[in-house]
Amino acid sequence: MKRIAESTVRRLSLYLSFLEGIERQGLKTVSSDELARLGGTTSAQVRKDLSLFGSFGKRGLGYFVPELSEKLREILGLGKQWRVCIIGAGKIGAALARYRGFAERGFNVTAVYDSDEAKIGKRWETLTVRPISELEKDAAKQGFDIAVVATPAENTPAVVKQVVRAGIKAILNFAPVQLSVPSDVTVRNVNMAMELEGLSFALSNRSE
Amino acid sequence: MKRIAESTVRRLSLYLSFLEGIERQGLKTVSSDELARLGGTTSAQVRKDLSLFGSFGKRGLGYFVPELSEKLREILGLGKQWRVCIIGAGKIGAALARYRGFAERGFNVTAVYDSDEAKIGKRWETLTVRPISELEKDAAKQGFDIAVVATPAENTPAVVKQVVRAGIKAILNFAPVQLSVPSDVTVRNVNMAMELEGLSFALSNRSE
DNA sequence: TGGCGCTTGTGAATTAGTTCACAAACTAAT
DNA sequence: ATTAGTTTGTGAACTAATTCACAAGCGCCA
Ligand SMILES: NC(=O)c1ccc[n+]([C@@H]2O[C@H](COP(=O)([O-])OP(=O)(O)OC[C@H]3O[C@@H](n4cnc5c(N)ncnc54)[C@H](O)[C@@H]3O)[C@@H](O)[C@H]2O)c1
Ligand SMILES: NC(=O)c1ccc[n+]([C@@H]2O[C@H](COP(=O)([O-])OP(=O)(O)OC[C@H]3O[C@@H](n4cnc5c(N)ncnc54)[C@H](O)[C@@H]3O)[C@@H](O)[C@H]2O)c1
Repeated sequence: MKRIAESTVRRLSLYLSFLEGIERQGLKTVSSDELARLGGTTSAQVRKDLSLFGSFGKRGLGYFVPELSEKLREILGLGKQWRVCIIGAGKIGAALARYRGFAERGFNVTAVYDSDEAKIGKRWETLTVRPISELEKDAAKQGFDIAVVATPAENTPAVVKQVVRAGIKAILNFAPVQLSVPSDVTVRNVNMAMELEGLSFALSNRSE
Repeated sequence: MKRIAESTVRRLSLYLSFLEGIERQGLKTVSSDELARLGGTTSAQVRKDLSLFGSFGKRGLGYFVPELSEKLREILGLGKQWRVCIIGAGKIGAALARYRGFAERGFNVTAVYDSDEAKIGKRWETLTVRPISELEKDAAKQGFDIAVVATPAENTPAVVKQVVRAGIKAILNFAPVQLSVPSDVTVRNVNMAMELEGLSFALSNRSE
């Protein structure tokens, strides 16, 4: 299959969230034009994105909402349940671990790790904070699909080494550092400082 | 000035963070090649990005680290202090309000708002949670440059209307909804579910 | 001063991503 | 059955972003 751009995958995610809203409204079909309007793009873009994976629409009608939702979930790999561990039981880690929205989409937080003796052993709803030193052993036993890394920037490269050694192939990183990982490991960064700087840039350069 | 792509601005942010690390190491100059290596891009990309704003380097030598840092801070609008308010005193709002990293870069959280009576009036370190109904009045008095929106998805469109009415021109949105705002308001979205779906896609489509 | 080694800045070339535009396929109405 | 009205799927055209490639500038040293 040909390479799919990250921007395409982001839009597919977006379309799926729109479809879920449309389904709740009880509509049976939707046109590429309507999805484009919701997503701030063009109908040609929507059709191109979908056509990378097949022909899901009916000419003259549009797309059947439940059918297209299902296809998108399949494409995005959301059919299955993913096992997620959170590394770093701090402020961000706590917010993420307690967030209901992830499990709804099949991302199940099944463990939380920290290096701080004061935090290890603490109960977080159904989870207990575990020592990071056990990560590799636990991963071998129960297997994690995704690691969410929410540790201080300076410790994060070392943490990520452990994550990689534990055989985890996908990382969502919240620390403001650039990670270097083997090519079979996928990283996505959430860098809020960078987003704020983008806003700062926009505010500083308006109307020029 | 010509339009600058968002991807360029993201890279400028990244370069700046590298420069700060390099400065701490005590190095005086850096080449585009070194910055490219750190950022996982090419030296031509680095030079193109910078050349959009001027000629900051010295041939044969590279860039003077403190000088380039300063230039980047200027370009990104980081010379000044920005006033930031957080809307939604929930899990994410709490993590953000207590995060030290923002003030270090000139983003000062000066107020937190919520609609929940139980939360209004609570003290958060130096801040007191204020009723969202006061947002417009407060904004007129003290002025906010940036609003961080961390409210439940269903309430977020209404919240954003209030933010826009309060005259705030930049929004960092954590709710998984697409916002519609006037064209003079800049929005950046942080959508963690979408990032996880990107990882899910990568895990599901490896080696094809 | 001249030559060498290095690195920038930037047009040109290339590659990637988006939009156009239209034939083909479908529905509904008569 | 025919026609009018939609909307898809997709090459072709276009636009944006990245990479190439090299002249020109600079430091250093003999
Ligand atoms: N809090 C925010 O709003 C916010 C915003 C943007 C970015 N971030 C980034 O997210 C990361 C976490 O931020 P935070 O505010 O939650 O910090 P925090 O200090 O509240 O939490 C960090 C946690 O990581 C743990 N830790 C440290 N080293 C570890 C190791 N080697 N192995 C396992 N655990 C370890 C600490 O014990 C602590 O519990 C940081 O990199 C920060 O820059 C946070
Ligand atoms: N917690 C997470 O890790 C996480 C992760 C990804 C996305 N999000 C998103 O971030 C947003 C906030 O999530 P959270 O977990 O912090 O939720 P939360 O329920 O902990 O907090 C939301 C807060 O917003 C307040 N609120 C509701 N309506 C409001 C209004 N009209 N005006 C002002 N305040 C209002 C609530 O009183 C509450 O305090 C949600 O949209 C959620 O989907 C959260």
